[in-house]
Amino acid sequence: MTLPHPNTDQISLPIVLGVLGDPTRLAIVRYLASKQGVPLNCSQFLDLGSKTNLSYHLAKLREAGVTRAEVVGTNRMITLRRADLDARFPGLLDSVIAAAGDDPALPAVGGHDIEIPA
Amino acid sequence: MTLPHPNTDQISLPIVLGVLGDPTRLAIVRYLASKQGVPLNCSQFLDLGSKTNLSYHLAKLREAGVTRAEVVGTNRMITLRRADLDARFPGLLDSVIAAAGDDPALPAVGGHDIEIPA
DNA sequence: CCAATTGTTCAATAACTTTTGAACTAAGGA
DNA sequence: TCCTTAGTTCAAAAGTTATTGAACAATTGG
Repeated sequence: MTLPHPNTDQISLPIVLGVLGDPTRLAIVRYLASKQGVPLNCSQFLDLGSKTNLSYHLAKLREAGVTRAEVVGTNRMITLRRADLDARFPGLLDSVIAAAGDDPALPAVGGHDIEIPA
Repeated sequence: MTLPHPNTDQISLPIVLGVLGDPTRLAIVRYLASKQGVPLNCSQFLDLGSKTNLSYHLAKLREAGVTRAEVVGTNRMITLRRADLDARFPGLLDSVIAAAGDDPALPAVGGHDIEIPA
């Protein structure tokens, strides 16, 4: 059971920008970036909205090609598609993350350290 | 009569990204960038939409802090706020322009039309 | 098997965005 | 003054996106 993701060459600039133009999704991306590639599951973003709402925003990010979601048991392990985005739009993700990094207007994720079964 | 613009420190990352997440506005920004700072008036974008519609999109860009519009007679001379955006979000505008520069899916101004093989 | 956990899907609604035409203002020239 | 040019504003229609709760699946552990 794998989820649909666009190929690198199918990632569209206006769609990526539109998807990142939402404070909740930008906060998700910032938090993923702060975790340096460690995969996170949905529940770790619950500070940013309801479970249903996060499912919606995470699907938008995945369908735009910004994140990758891998099914592991009952979890979806989510990572940023850093290399793919950098190949497609060099420097874009880095500058967005840097700009989001010190933006106090964005919602923040509190630290949840939950162990994911293997 | 001057038009309202946000100060550099009032420019918001999600608003800028949201505004750029529209093919017409991205095409406007790309065309402004290709003109290397030479101010353009509204009518020069008529390939991208009706006069009314361009007025709407250009207002969005101006209110987000992406462009500056200066009133000169009956014209609004429009420029990219390159320095302001670079001060606020280093590298962001450059990477967006570079990515938009070779995107055949974006609408084009002037004779930059896309060739579709038969 | 049963129950808990994780997350999705659906339908409804609320909120926002885009596009349009008609009417308008303001400046400049004949 | 009258006409043209440049662009705005308004209101309506159409389209899109965000948010919610209830119901649903899939997996895992007891």
